[in-house]
Amino acid sequence: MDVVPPELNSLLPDEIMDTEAIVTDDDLPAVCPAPPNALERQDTPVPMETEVPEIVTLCTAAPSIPVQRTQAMTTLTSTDSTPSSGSMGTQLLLTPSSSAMTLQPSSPQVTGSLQRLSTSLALPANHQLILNKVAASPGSELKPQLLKQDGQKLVVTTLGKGGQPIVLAMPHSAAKAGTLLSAGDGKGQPQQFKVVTIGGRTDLKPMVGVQALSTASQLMGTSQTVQQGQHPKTLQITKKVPVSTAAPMITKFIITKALNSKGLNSQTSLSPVMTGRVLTQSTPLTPPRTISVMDALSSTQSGSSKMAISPLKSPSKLTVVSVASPSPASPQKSVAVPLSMALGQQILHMQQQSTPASPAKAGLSHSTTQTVKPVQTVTVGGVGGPQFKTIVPLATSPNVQHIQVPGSRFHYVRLVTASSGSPPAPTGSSPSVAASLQPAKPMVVNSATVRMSVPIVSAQTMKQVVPKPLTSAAPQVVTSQQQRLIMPATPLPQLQPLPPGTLLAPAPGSGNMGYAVLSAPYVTQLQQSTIVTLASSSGFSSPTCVQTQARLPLNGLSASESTSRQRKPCNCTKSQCLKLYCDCFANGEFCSNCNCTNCFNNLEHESERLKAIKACLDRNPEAFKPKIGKGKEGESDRRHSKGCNCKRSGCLKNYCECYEAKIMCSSICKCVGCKNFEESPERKTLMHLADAAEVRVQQQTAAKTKLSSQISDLLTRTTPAISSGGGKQPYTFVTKEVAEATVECLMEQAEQAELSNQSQAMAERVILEEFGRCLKRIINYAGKAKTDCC
DNA sequence: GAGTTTGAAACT
DNA sequence: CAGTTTCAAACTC
Repeated sequence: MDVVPPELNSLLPDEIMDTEAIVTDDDLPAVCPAPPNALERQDTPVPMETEVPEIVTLCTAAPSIPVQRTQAMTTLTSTDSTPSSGSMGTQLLLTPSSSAMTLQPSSPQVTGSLQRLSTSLALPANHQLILNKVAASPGSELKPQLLKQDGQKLVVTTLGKGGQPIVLAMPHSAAKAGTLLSAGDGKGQPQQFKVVTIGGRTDLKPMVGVQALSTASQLMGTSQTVQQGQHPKTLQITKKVPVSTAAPMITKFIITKALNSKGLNSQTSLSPVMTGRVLTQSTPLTPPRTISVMDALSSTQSGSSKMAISPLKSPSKLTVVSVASPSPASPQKSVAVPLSMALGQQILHMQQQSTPASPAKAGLSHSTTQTVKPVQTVTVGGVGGPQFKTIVPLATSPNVQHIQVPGSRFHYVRLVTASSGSPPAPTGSSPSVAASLQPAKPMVVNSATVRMSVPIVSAQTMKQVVPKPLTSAAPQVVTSQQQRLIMPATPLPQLQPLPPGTLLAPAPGSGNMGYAVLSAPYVTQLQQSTIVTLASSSGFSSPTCVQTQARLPLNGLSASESTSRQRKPCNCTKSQCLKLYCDCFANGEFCSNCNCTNCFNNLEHESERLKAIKACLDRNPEAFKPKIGKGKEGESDRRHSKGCNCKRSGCLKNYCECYEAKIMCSSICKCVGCKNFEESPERKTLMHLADAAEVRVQQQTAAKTKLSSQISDLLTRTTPAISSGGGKQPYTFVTKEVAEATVECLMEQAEQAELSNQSQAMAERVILEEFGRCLKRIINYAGKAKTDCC
């Protein structure tokens, strides 16, 4: 199974993580394996500055089940060594350090997905609690309805100094959506549940909520809440399993929490570990507390799960990482939900090495009996654009090395010899996962050898990006060619000099963080390569996971909007596409399929491009940040960061950036004669016209599609006559049905012409044209049928 | 498609 | 910081 180290969440620098959805430095990283499909269903628009629920979510998400509370669903899946239908094993390990003790739930009744829960609890001295879900016997039946109502609690044990009991509560929703374990208040939020509370004082408010969304029989969710002292941590784990298309999956993850007895860090890190990998985060002063959760799902369940971990430091910030691993052979992917304003860039997300200065020191350890597939972790995102994290399996070509130097605060990424012929990352048995790993379109790998050693942002400077669910129907590991890898490239003395050929550029908007922008070919390379994460200070190798990237909102557009909307090709002629005049460049993208002349916004002119980027940043450090962001406190709507300066357009034409972004002008705009405000009659009129036009277009499209299909269907049904009649003339194909369909087409054209107030002559013309098209179709089909017959 | 208008970006 | 120029997109014909 794959593991995303908690540190990953904090890798992004502030420049690109300027969002509420970002986890603070000492916040726990989160790994969310998520099937692309699960992300697709993210209908919730993501504001530029994401408002993220203060929860940590580890979940397996079924595509059909919407995630309500979290911005993104993270699917966490793993494979079981003995995956068999009907057998389910869920193991939750809370391991402070060493020993563990077994805890049997007071109530044998568990949700269907969580049939039996045997808990092993480490001795309090060790701060280790193991909640082990024993695999159900083959003959056992799932009983999703076992948990009756809200607040049904399962007292597990007491742990920690306070000796507080660990409560496993099954919320009401668990009976339907899946298994929920909530700690403390069983009447928690319907969709956010606190699952396990370990130790801590009774007066502590549970900061971790676990949400499990799953179907009664197929979905399972496990959440854990770990509280200790005055630094409770909340972990929300939501797991959703695809109902039908899901492949056999067993999810196992181990979360190691570093105890912070000193209170140095109020933030407790929970690191999900899949399939036996244990991620440990601990402070130098205290032994780490490890929480491992192993979920064995029935073989009928598809293996994808999401896991979102939200550091509690900032309630408004959420860290979500997706990890999916349906099967051992299947690649694991997760979708990081875009939090802020990424520009469709991709960021290599390196494992962060904990430092003494960092309150939470994380370590990685293997604790699994299952084969863990190494993966490369790629965080996709960028300043001013969609941000997402992609973790690519390491299984195959080791083109990318994820290097972490012990004692170093930085992470390195080395890209080595990406061969053009290197096969893509192996896909798993799970269709959904495999599909998600498939690039949207074949990507050509740059045959040139690329070597790169890039320092990654230090632990303190990194923040977590909230993954955003994919909205596009086609999940993509690497989306458009416009996307880049942004790699923190803060120069450090101990860093290896970048070899010649290394194409690193400060990501637009990265500012001093020193992000490197990698072009799409790099993404491809990374996708097909592996990242080897060396041990952190603890010496453990980092777990890896596969993630699919999600399209992030672009300039305030929702993911769906940004996904559906193709970037317009630029037409630059004089700027060489190296100035902000060029939309491609301004969005931090390479020109592709553009109409520009003398374009330097490409790999061939990387040096010039880097200079241009630097120049832009010199002029305006926020040049590459999204212009459309969230307004001030209390202003729910998006607004232009700088405001427009329109003089003559009345801010009702696309010249106006506010109007173009479909937002109203704000107080910071310096426009003259602005009509782009809420009560503006002109604006309302325009909006109505635009809406009407859009509706009309949709209707026309739908009507044409329907009629065309009808005609085709009718023509198809006449085929037998063709075969029997031999050399029939085209008119013989004009059956009654065909004639009726043709008439419908003509009538539709007439209606459209009438709706659009076209003149009679024009209406007649379009009708005749349609008639001609219908006849042509009939003739063509007749000819084709004749040929086929012969 | 050519020409004009517009406003952001770049420049001074 | 303000004024001017440059630029490319939006718009009009």
